[in-house]
Amino acid sequence: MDGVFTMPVSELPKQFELPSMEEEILLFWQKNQVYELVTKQLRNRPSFKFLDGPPYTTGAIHLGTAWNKILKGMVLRFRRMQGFSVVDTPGFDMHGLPIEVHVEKALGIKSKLDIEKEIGVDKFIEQCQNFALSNLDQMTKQFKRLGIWMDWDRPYRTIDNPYIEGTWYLMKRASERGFLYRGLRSIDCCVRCETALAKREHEFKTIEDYSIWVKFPVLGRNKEFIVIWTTTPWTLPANMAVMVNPEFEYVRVKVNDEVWILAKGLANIILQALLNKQYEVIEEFKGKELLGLRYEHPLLDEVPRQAKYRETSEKVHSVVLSDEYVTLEQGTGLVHMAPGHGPQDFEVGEREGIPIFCPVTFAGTFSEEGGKYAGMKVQDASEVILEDLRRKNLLVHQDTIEHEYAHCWRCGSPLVYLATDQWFLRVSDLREEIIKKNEDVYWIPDWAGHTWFRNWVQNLRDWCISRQRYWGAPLPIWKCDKCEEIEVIGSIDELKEKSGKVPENLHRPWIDKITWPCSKCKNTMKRVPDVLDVWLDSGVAPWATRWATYGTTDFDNWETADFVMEGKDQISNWFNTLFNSTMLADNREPYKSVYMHGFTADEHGRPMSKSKGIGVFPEEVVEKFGAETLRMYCIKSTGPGEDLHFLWKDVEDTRRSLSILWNVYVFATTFMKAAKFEPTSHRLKPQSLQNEDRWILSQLHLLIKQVAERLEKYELPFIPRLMESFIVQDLSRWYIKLIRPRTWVSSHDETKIQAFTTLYYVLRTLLAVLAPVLPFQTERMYQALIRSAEPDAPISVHMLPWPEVNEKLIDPELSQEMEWVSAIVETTQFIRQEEGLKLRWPCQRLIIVPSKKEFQIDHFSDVVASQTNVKFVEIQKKAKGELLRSKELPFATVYLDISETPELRAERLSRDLIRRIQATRKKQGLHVTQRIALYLAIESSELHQAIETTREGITSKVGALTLEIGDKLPILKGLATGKLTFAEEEIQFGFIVQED
RNA sequence: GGGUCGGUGGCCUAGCUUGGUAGGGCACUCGGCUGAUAACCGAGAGGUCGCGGGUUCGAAGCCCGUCCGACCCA
Repeated sequence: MDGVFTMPVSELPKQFELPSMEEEILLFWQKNQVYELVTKQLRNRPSFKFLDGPPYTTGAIHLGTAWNKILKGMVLRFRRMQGFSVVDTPGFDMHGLPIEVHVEKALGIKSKLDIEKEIGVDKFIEQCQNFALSNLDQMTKQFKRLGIWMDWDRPYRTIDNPYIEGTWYLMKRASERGFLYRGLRSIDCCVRCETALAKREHEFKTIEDYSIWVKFPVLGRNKEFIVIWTTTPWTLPANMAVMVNPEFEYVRVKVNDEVWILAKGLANIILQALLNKQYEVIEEFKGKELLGLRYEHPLLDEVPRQAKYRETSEKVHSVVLSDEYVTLEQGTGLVHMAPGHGPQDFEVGEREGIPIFCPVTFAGTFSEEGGKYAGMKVQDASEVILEDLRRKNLLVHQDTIEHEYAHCWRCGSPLVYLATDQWFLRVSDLREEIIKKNEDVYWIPDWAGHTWFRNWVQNLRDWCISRQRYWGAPLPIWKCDKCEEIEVIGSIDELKEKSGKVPENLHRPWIDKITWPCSKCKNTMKRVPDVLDVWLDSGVAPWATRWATYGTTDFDNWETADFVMEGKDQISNWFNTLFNSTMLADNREPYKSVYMHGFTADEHGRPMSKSKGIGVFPEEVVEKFGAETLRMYCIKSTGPGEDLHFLWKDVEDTRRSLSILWNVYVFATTFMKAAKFEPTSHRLKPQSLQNEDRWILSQLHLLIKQVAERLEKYELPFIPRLMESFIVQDLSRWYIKLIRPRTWVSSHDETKIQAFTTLYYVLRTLLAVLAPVLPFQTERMYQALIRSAEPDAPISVHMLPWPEVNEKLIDPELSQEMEWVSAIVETTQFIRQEEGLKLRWPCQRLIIVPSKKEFQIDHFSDVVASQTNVKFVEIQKKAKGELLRSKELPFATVYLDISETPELRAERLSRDLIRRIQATRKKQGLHVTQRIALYLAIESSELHQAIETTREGITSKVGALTLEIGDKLPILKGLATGKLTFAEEEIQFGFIVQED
């Protein structure tokens, strides 16, 4: 790429080798600072604000990440060409548990306690940071290799202090506007790791567990009981109510001298099959009739706290109704409910206004509130509880059961559900507003936003933003250690004002040391030691990126993004947290347009996943086929919202179509160079061009127009499809085929210059059109074709403006005509094939009988003649004559005259001969411009005669300076020879190269 | 269990909004071309448009149900 290109045009190498070519282009861009030049020239233009959804920095990028950034990069390139100053700050999501887990493994840490006691939080955080940063470097390299131009030197990173300030800004705004609150939440905990686990981190294992039936005495009744079933005895101390299904049938049965209440459908199984007891049904009724029935808590004496709860509400220790969580699949039809120990129990408890009681700590031991069981591990308490129940004669039956139970994915401990103190953002209040504002957002596909996202928002729940971990943005809430005073800090400046000091690094543990006296009671304000949900990190991107983009933490002046693009998993994640965040902060929507793409999947449509071993790495594709092929493939093969079914075969096909493009430019540069064509000395004058030239210009401008329209609607996959169709069909298969005779070196046709001028214009314009999708190839072709010929052209194809559509050049009639023409040509070739008439053999005439009124091919009858290789094309009302072969088309019937005259015979011979000689030239490795001396040996005088009549045609086509015809070939050193059989006669030929 | 999207020849897919002979690419078979050439072009065969019902003169398309796959929610 270093070479100076000289006029007129320089040739493009024939071999099409993408990976190495791309590496050269990357160096070229870097060396010449092309990205910087492009952004510089756009500096004062109107802005296009793109907001990058940050990929998580756990390791190398996968195919989905590559696809995502490729699509984004394409849009950004288009917008730059359109003259926008593009905000293209890339983002990286760098906090969170997956990185903690990785570091824990690397350091050999087994639990949360180790971090504090063995390693030290400061060391741990440093390791997390280093790991995230090194991954960031690796990912950046990968993105660059894919030809994605973003501001890689200034990415936004969620771990930087100014970014963390951005999260604080949201917390402050939300707090000021009354959206922040503290509350209980049921979370899934690993008590050994002392951490909450997300659903994805649950590992289900089949284990043997308790299976117990317990009877609760009904208040005010003698020897009457409700019977419940559970697998977790340790949750009984926290029992607050019993759920029944209002529509199920229940029974009172007499068992010995007691009355038990249970579901009718389960009574027999339990009483006879399980307990082997005689019983008598006293009464049948619907579950709803049990509503409000109060019972005595079975462990009332052991857990004194329960006695107090009993006084707070009529609903405590009573039967409540639930049609969603009571089934007859197992148990008794009466479900023990401990809102502190289960998400469903929690939900019903909240709904019914029943207190949430959780006497278990994060470490899995009973707290003081656990009464008799205080200090015991929950697992150990189970046996004690069972003993207590047995002693009180409340344990109906004890058994074991094998079932699936969630375990910690890291240490394998069974999970425990605990209601814990957490911090929330009251986004449920924003549902209506978000739905309303979302109406104006442009989504593609439409259903992504106006169905999926809408439905999601309709059920939006409050956002739990606190996490009991280390590697995250610190929760900016300080609490007095005596009174209930709370302060939310919104910025570094505010923190400095309060405490007088700010740590260099805002992360734990340093931030935890910052304290100040409580303004109410003069005790100490200490930070709530939680960190923020990572989704809040990325949710604040609209303003938190401002420091990286504009160098300011002036967060109040954030701007709505013009465009965001992510995968379908982000409906409930980033698309959502963005909207929540901007609404909480400023009651505004975060984005104007959203593109949603799917997942990467294998050929069976199954999503790729590392754990299942289904996966293709982007670098593997790049190595084999080049980034350009991957780009083209990713962009074109999948519609908006749909999954990408990755197939190596299809990638290969994509490369093939790219090689056609490459060949077009090889062709053009080869012949323009050979003809010493100088583009700058010819102007394109559409009016004086040949019809085929005007046709390709029309097709080109139609392409520009359609691409621009698709882009505006973000119908991205259609863009490369349009391009491909133009390249392969219009340009390569048709236009170049048509102009080929005009471009021959020996041709002195005055339309030759017109053909080159048109072709040059088309190829130059096409480079600009293709550049956003194919940044590498177009750059290479631009350097060869344009830069060498136009000294004043910009240094890179990516500095060209987006081509303007010239409506005057778009001629629908010409397009229609050409469609008819190509159908006629195809049909004629079909007739020839059937008749055994090679295309290179001229025929006398072609008769076309129109069947459609509008039909006409006035502009292209010469094209029909040349492409069907006939002497005359006639349009008639009826076809008359001998030896006509016909075929019908929807708009006309085509008749080919298959007779042979002596003149045609001579021509056919010469065409066959020319072809043979050309093939031999090729085999000898002759360049197009090299001339030869040609010798023929012909025995038949008839053929000799025939050759003489076409002498000139032969010599000019094969580049022969001389032609001698005799009985035998001369004996010459270096004579290349060959032979041809025509009409059972043999002709020999030979030639030697003539030096200039 | 609920919601949404997709299900078109062996494979990848267009068409579906606005119903009217199902289009392309790959692979396959046959043929051609040969100054883009380890490329290219043409033709052929191959489709119950997941399945069932309905609306209609007419359904790949619209409506209802159902099966399969994906995603989200529970």
